[in-house]
Amino acid sequence: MVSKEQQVLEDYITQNNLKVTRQRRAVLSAFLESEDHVSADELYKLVSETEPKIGLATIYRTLDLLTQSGLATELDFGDGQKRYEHKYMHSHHDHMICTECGKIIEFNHPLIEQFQEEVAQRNGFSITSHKLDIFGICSDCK
Amino acid sequence: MVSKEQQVLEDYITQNNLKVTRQRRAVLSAFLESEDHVSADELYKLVSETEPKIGLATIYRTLDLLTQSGLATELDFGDGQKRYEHKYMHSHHDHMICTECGKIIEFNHPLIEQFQEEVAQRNGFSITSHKLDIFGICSDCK
DNA sequence: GTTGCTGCAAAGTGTTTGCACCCTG
DNA sequence: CAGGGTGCAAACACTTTGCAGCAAC
Repeated sequence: MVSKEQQVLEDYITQNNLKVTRQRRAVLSAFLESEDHVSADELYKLVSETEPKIGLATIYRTLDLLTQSGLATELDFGDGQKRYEHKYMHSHHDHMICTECGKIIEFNHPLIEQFQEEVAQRNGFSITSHKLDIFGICSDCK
Repeated sequence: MVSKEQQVLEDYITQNNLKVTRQRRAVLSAFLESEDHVSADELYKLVSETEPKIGLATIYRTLDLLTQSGLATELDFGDGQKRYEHKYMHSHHDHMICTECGKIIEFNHPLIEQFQEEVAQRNGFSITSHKLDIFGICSDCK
């Protein structure tokens, strides 16, 4: 059985004269099964379970590939490491990060988006992307 | 002449049994004269003009001091280095970053803030801080 | 069989830390 | 003159790169 995501990745690979390898499949499948917002290191540990000889460098290289093919998005919550989010079939949203337990709540508020567009226009600015991170304490940690 | 900011820093230093040094004054004054959103390295180059023997480590240590004393805020635009913003007498705002020329426009939209609070409450989340960065192309770069 | 991919180790980046000497209070 | 501060170099954490052998097409 071939997932849609696997198809997306292999299409991207084929179109760019790259190669489908065991390692790339392993990274993709671990990525899809992982909690969202994995770090390279977390993913490395996951993939190592099925692919013990894999190197961290391959994880980074494959994460770049996933990002380029549109399956992942790079995130940076300012904690010194990049995190990667499932992008395919996952619509835009922002993040609320609990500074106690690290939990991440995703949300989207159309009016916030709309007012951003308004502010941008007022400044003659064309938005290509944005990120809104809210830091605080979640209900479990109060 | 002693600026308000210098007073704030020296008060903080005194209250914590630390010491006022030539280097700390130099870093503060370069920080105040710098463009907002300086990186440690940029500040290092600036301070080096008047204090040629200063080390990068002192810049970092002093930037921590400025942050703790409430004169600076740490920022991270996800480009791999921290930036520091003038905080004293500078009210909350968000950033619009031109990905062509690097220009940063600051803005504030009360309704965006208000809707953030609303979303947070709906999720039982208490906000301690937030950051909204909008990336795009500014009017000069179109 | 060509060309891209992998694992490994080394190099890079931005930041932090240990230490002997120096200076402020 | 005690205790914190400094410059320097080494250590750090995360990420990227060079390379020789390997595997996909």
